[in-house]
Amino acid sequence: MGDHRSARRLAVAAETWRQFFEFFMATRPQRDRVLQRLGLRPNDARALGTLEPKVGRTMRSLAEEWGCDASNATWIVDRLEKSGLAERRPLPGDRRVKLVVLTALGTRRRAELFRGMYEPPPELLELSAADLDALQSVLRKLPRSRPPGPAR
Amino acid sequence: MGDHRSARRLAVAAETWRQFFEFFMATRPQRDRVLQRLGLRPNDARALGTLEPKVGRTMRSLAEEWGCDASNATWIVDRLEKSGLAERRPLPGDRRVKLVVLTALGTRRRAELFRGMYEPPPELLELSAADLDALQSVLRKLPRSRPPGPAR
DNA sequence: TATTGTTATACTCTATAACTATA
DNA sequence: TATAGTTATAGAGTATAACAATA
Repeated sequence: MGDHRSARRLAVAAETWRQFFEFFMATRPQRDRVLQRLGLRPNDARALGTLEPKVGRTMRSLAEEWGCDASNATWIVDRLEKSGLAERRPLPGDRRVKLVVLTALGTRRRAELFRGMYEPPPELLELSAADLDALQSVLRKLPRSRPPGPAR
Repeated sequence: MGDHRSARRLAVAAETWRQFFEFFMATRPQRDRVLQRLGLRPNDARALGTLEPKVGRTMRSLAEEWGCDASNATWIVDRLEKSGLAERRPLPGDRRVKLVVLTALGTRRRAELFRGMYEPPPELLELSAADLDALQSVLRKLPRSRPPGPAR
């Protein structure tokens, strides 16, 4: 009995997600241009998104958040240091661990990156005020994730 | 006059887009698992998304669609051929051009990929029927892009 | 002994330049 | 000459294994 409703609900959710997904894909070129303009590789962008200003992060916690190997994190942070966006600092208590923190330049780039990534695509601005409000009201009920990294 | 309404509208759009963006980011791990399960690299996934069953595509048109260099397209299609997902065929009229087409295996993998990528995240299923309908109704008014490629 | 981080190595992905073969 | 595609090469991004230093 609830069977039919359930199947129908699933179908609506599937179709809705497909539209969501495809709209996001359609806006990819806009984001690519932002990265190009800022001279950031996708990787650097993800790193800048993760590193919050003034908050030091251990290599280990970064690797975990990025879902990559620790050796990969070493390479990524090396690049960040070479381009002056972040630096490694010692942790007073434990001489094994290093804290990665944004430089002043990295903090500025991060702000620019967020501004660019959050720039609404023009199609969104063409929606009616009612549609926009409806969209926002539903989205508010969904969970979120901060960093504007590469999202395959 | 329209000034205030305009600024407010822009702010709503920006906030809405931020929520949209962050929800999509939050669902990335789910898509990563799909690729892992199918044994596909992000690259292969994009290629499978582009190649429609039975439709031959020239190397040049693929490079253009992927926004990459022709030599890169060569490498990507080489990989596809090695893993048996696609093959190159001659074009009768012009002996310079090659047509890339999905194999039977590639066609199956492509279908599995789409099924996985379009699998709605669980949070979407937890929305009320009214919210889901509202969401779909607005999304229907936005433009879309087919292929489920990597979307940074 | 266990943990933090790095180095060595190999494979994936990307672009630039030089090249082959058709047209 | 111009176009379709490839090869050679270099650099970006990733993981595995072996390692050094510290706990």
